[in-house]
Order: sequence, then C-alpha cells, then structure tokens
Amino acid sequence: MILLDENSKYKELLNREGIKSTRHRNAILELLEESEFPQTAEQLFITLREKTASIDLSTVYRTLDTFASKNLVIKSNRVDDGKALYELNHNEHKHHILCVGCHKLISIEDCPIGDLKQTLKSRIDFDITGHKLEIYGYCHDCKKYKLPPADHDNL
Amino acid sequence: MILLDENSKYKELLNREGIKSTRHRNAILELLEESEFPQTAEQLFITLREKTASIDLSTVYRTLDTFASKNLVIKSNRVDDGKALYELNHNEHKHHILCVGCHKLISIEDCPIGDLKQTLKSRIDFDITGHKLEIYGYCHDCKKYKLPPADHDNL
DNA sequence: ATGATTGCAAAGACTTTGCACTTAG
DNA sequence: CTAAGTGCAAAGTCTTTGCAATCAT
Repeated sequence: MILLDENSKYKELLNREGIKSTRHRNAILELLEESEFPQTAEQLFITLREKTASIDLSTVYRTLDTFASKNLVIKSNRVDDGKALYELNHNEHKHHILCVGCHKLISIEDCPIGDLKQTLKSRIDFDITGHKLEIYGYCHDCKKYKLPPADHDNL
Repeated sequence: MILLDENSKYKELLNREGIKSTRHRNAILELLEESEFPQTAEQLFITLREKTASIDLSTVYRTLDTFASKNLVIKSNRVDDGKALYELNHNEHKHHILCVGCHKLISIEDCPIGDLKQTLKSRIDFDITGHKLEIYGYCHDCKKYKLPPADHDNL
C-alpha cells in the first residue's frame, strides 16, 4: 500500500478535533490552504477530481460541513447568488472587494467595523461578535475600459 | 366588476417602468412597503395568501425578479442561508444588525463604508459602487440573559 | 473489530421555466 | 385585440440524507 507523507499532513490537527484523518479530508484542507479566496463546494470538487483521485460531491459537502462544525472552516453565502462558500478559518480578519466588470477579487486589509463596534456598544448596548462585508465596484482596468457590469445588476 | 382604488395605488409607477399594473404586483409592492426588513419570497407568498386572494409562488418569484430588473426592489442573499431576500429599493442606505441570541434585527443608520471609499480610491484606484454588510452580535437583552447563539455557530 | 467515513442514488429545499389560460392597455 | 401576466406542473440547481461498502484507529 502506498501511503505518501502528504496524506497525513493534517493528521494531528484532525485527530485533535476528534475526527479521522482521511485522504479526502487531507486533500480538502490542503486545497483550502492553497486557495486565496473562499471556494464553492463545486469548485473544490472539480479541482479535487483533477488533482487527486475521484471523490463524490456529497463527500465534499459532508467534509466541509464537518470542518465548519469544528470551526476549521467558515461557511458563508455569496450575496449575489445562493451558493455556499467555504474558506479556511485563519484567525486573521480580511475583506475582499469584487470588481463587477471582470469579477476579479482583491484582498484588502481595511476593516471599517472597529469604530462601529464602540459606537453601537455605547449607544444601544449591542455587542458585535462578527460581521460579513462584501464590497463591489470597478477596478482600475475595468474603469479604464468602461466595461459594463458583468451580471451584478442589483448592486 | 369590483375594482378597488387600492388596486391601482402603484399603477403610475408600474406603467412608468413599462409594465402592467396587476392585482398581484400592487399587492406585492404594498407588502414590501409595509415591511421593515428584507423578505423571502415565501414570507411574502404566505402573507399574500392570507391578506389578498390566492397567488402562486412562481408568480411571486417572477414579480420580484421583474421588479429587481427595474430596480424597484433589491435582491440579495443572507450570509447564513441560501434564501433570496427582497426589499424595496428606497434610495436611503441602511444596515441592520442581527442578534444571534434572539434573531431580532435592529436597524442602524451608521454606514462605515464612506471613508473606505476614499481610501481605496486613492490607494488602488478602485471605485466602490455598492456593498453589503451584515453584522452579528448580542443585543442588550440576550447579553443580559446570557443566551447562547441560536444557530449562527460560524460567525 | 468497530465505529467513522465514503460513494451512490435518491430526496429535499429553493428557484426557474414551458405552456395554455386570462387580463390590462 | 394582442402582448403581457398568471397558474399549474414540471424541471433545474444546489445541498442533504439513507444505506451498504470501505477505511482508520
């Protein structure tokens, strides 16, 4: 039996969470680690089929849900369609901006919520524990070439 | 034939957009106008069935999509589930905060994006045209009673 | 060995579509 | 009158689930 070291890269992490280390789970974690942006289950599924051996889409969903329940990944839904997105739960906090011309995602370090947190705390005694921010607009190139929105009519 | 004035309340608005004024369209607009928060198609459907005569769910979806294409309503998706939300496109800009203890929505006037807009413009030449912000946390009461999150584990 | 994980097929939830009937303009 | 709107049923897309086979510990 051929067992690459690769396959156990996340073994300790997984066992620590009380779940078994499997080929699929390792592959999905690895893929998420390589991904700059949140991915849909299908994107991951397609890449996994290309890179590693076969896997079923339902296994991808189940694995991602398991990871989400262990807080290893964060599940969210894109605002402009109903598809679920999954990303590794680094503890770093980051936002992206989406160009509606070319659909490129750009990471930004800025987070404008900090101030609001204090404001709401003192004004209405509301404790912010989390937030999700999606920003749309035109990047340098799309503005230049005056591209129309690709399919984000309502934003 | 009984034709209440009510039924034509939005006639001019609709005709101006090049679409016909119908009982259903008027009812949906009226309902959206009464709604403090974005509604799912099904919420609207159920209320419509109670308040007005029968309507089909597909008609609700078609009507909302038509309205969205005319920019009369804004369609979005909540971050934590896959259901589409529809709200009237007032030109006012407003955000809500969600209490993860009791699921209450609270409207806030604050919008922290203004400054960021300038920042990104000058720093990376990105023109923000829209954004979506969802904020989670504990309201005064839920903090007091130490209620656990209802079902927003990953936020 | 034994309970967890997986593939497969089927079902579920939400949304869209085709077509014949109805209605607004 | 005629194109637009609607109900109904069927299909489509994304996601979840039941069950038998397989795998990790």
